[in-house]
Order: sequence, then C-alpha cells, then structure tokens
Amino acid sequence: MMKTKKAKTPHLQPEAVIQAALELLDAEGLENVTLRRLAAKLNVQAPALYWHFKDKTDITDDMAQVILTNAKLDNFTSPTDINNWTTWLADLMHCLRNALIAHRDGGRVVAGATYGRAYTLEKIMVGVTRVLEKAGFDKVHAALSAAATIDYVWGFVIEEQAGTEPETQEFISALPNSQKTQSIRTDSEDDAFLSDILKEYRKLPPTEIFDWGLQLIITGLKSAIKKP
Amino acid sequence: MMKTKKAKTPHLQPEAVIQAALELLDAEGLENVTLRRLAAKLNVQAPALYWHFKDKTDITDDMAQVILTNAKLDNFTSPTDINNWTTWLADLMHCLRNALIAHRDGGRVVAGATYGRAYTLEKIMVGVTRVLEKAGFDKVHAALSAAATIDYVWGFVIEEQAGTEPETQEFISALPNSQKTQSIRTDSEDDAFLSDILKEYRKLPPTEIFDWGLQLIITGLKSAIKKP
DNA sequence: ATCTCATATTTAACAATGTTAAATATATTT
DNA sequence: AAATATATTTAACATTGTTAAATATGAGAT
Repeated sequence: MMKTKKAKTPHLQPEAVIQAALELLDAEGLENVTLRRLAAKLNVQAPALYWHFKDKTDITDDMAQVILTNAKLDNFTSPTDINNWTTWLADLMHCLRNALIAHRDGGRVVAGATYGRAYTLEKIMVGVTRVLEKAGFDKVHAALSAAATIDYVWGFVIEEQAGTEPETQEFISALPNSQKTQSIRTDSEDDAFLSDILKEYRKLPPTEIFDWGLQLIITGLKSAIKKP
Repeated sequence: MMKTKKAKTPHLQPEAVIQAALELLDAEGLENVTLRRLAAKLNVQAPALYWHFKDKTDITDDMAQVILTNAKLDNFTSPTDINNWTTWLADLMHCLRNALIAHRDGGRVVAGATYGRAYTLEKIMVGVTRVLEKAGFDKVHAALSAAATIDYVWGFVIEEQAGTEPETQEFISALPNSQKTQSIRTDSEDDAFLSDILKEYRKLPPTEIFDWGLQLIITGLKSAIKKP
C-alpha cells in the first residue's frame, strides 16, 4: 500500500519523455511540440502523459529545467582566483548562452517556463552576485550587476533565435496590409546606412557579437567597481 | 437571423481591430487574445477578421507594430548636441522599455512578431548606431554597441513581464514531479544569501533597476570609446 | 427601378490542440 | 485466486485557427 514501485509493462519514464520532447523540439520547432506528436514518438497515446505530468506546462517546465541544467553551472560555483572574476563571469555567461542555443527555440522554451526559469536563473544570479561582492561591490550593486548581465544574455539569445526562424525572408510582403506605419519614416539615407552596416555587422560570428556586448558590460562593471 | 445589427454599413476598420486587440491583451493577457474573443468584442463573427487580415499572426504583427510605434521614436532621430549622447541614449532606451511595458505581455507580443519587430528594432538600431558613430565609434563597433544595448533592454523587459504573470507563487509545488534536478545543488548558505539579497534587490523600483544596468552599459561604452 | 457586381460579413464546418472521464489491461500484494 | 494499485487506451469535449459556401449590403450602369 505504501510502496511506490508498481508497474504495468515497459514504463514510460519521465526522463525519457523530456528527452523525446527535446528531440522533437530540435527536429520540428516549438510550435510542433504537441502532446499527440510527443506521445506518438513514444509509441503511446496522448493521455498517457497525464499520468506522469500534470500539464503540458509541466512538461515544458521540465524541458526548460533540463536545458538550463545542461549549462553545467556547478563547475562555476567557485572562481578559483577572485582577481580573474572577469573571465570567470564571461565564461559563465557564454555557458549560459550555449545551453540556451543548444536547442532550437531554447530561448522561448525557457522564457515560457515558470518555475524552472526562475529557480535556475536565480541560482545563477546568486552565484554571480556573490562573486561580484567579493570583487568589490556591495550586496545590492552586486545583485543589480548580476541581473543586468543575465538580462543581456537573455535578450541576446531571444533575438538570436528569433532570427533563425523559418520566416525572416518575408520582409517584403508585410507592409501593404495595415497602413498604421505612418509614424515610422524611412529616410533613404537611413536605408543606405542600414544596408552598409548591418551587412558588415551580420558577417561576424554570433559568438563574437555576443562576446563584444558581454565585454562591454564587464568593462562597465570594472569601471563601476572603482567608485564606491 | 433575428439579430438586430446585421449591416455592412459600419465597416470593420483594421485600426479599430488592432485597438480592440490591444485592449483585450491588457484586460485578459496574451493567451486570451483569441480570434473569437476579439471578434466578439467587435460585435462580429470570427471569420470576418479574415477579410482584413491574412492570419492571426498578421494581427499580432500589427499589434507589435503599434506597440513599438507608440515609443515615439521620431523624437529621437537627432541628438541635438552630440556630447549629450549618453543621456540621449538612456532616454531612448527608457522610451523603448516604456513602450514595451505599456501593455500586458507587450514583450512577448513583440518578441513573437516577425516583420514588425525586425523592422522597427532595426530602425532603432540604425539610429543608435549613427549616433554612436558620431560619438567616436567606428561603424562596426557602433553597430555592436547598439545591438548590445537593445538586447539588454529586450532581456530586461522579458524578465520583468514574466515576473508579473499570474503564477510566480507556485514555487513550492514544482520540484516533486521530476527528479532530474540533481545537478542543481541548493547549499543552505546560498539560500540564506539569496533571501538576503533578492529581498532587498526587489524592493527597488523596476525603473531604477533598469536604469542601473543601462548606465552600466553606457559606462562601458564611454570606456570603450576611448581606446580605438 | 432593376440588374450587376464588388465588398463585407455570417453560417457551417474541419482538423488539431489541451484536457478529462471512463474503461481496461497489467503487475504486485493479499 | 482475489484484490488492488499502477499505467495506459478509448472516447469524448471545448477551444483554437482557418476555409468554403452562402448571403446581405450598397454603388453604378442600363
């Protein structure tokens, strides 16, 4: 009556379900991760999933949890030498980004999650805050800095993965429908400037673009640490 | 057949549709902005919307467009005095954030949009890039800086609005289900540290939190501008 | 005045989604 | 062997986005 181990035939393991969900995510994209497709991939009917998971959001949360967990954040709990906090921080943030972009729509998945996102992200935030405090910040400013840095990673990845989506070429066929774009004026000089810069900007490897902004923030941190 | 209002006379104006959609968004949240509810709000049947809009995403894109347009970005096309580029940039980014948080789930709406997001965001990016170039950056680094700054705003708002959602209290009831949280260890010292800092951190007004990170980036920009 | 015709909307219906209730098969315990 | 907890299937529902077909309205031409 109190034993927790009972079964039918080959069980449906929650871990395997999430694994299959992530594979489905990579193969078909977030909007195609549906309970029936996931069930089909597991040779099972959709309602079977409700025995192991309360909701679909329960599944999604676990997916986000796993995605974030794969960042291997435990390696970063101690920054060996506090003087190297800048490279430690940069490495950690690169790791976070890598975890998010490791799966298609990974950013959106984690963004949509409720508990998993908050928990692991705050775990990261606490770690960064502590290090920044040791590096010279007071507690509150250390927390503010940690949050700002993480927010940058967050925004970068969301934009990065938004650009990878299927559409992105249909730039031409969007304007005609609604005419409320009046207040956005497109100077021809802007267009020239735009194509000049963005072409060059987008040639750079995403990781370098990401790192530049990251170093920008770290430079700001170093600067802020000197004036109490 | 016995309904009172059945005429063609008062047409369904696209502008009014988007307006109603934004009101629905504010009142009920993004997941409740459905074609049938929107149609009901307009005293119309759902398929009527398809005469004016191709898709639901077409409507969503227009919502994002309007949200971003409300940032009144035209006021910022010229930074009066180039020496004040720092406050100019800060003001612009505050405006962008204000536009995004002006509507419930505004961040997610704009994030989900395809054309509107890319177009207006790049419009902003071009403006910032040009100013930063005048302030001393070369083109590419000006573009990199603009992108990084915008990405920060982006990430901040997404997190900010994610926290405002209905849930957020169900922190307790999430862990028991899936046991793959092994690699996340919760030191008790971390917990104490967390409740210490985050309590204080969250007391601050969001706008100040936002501004602190923004000034951090701007500090980094000033620093980066001096070393070619 | 009526006929035509493009415009704009309704009615009806479809496939797909998340989800629940009831039935059912299986393994463990009694 | 009977009973029971565990795990899954079948059937069904309400909602969603969307399409096809019918239908009402007003403008212009004859």
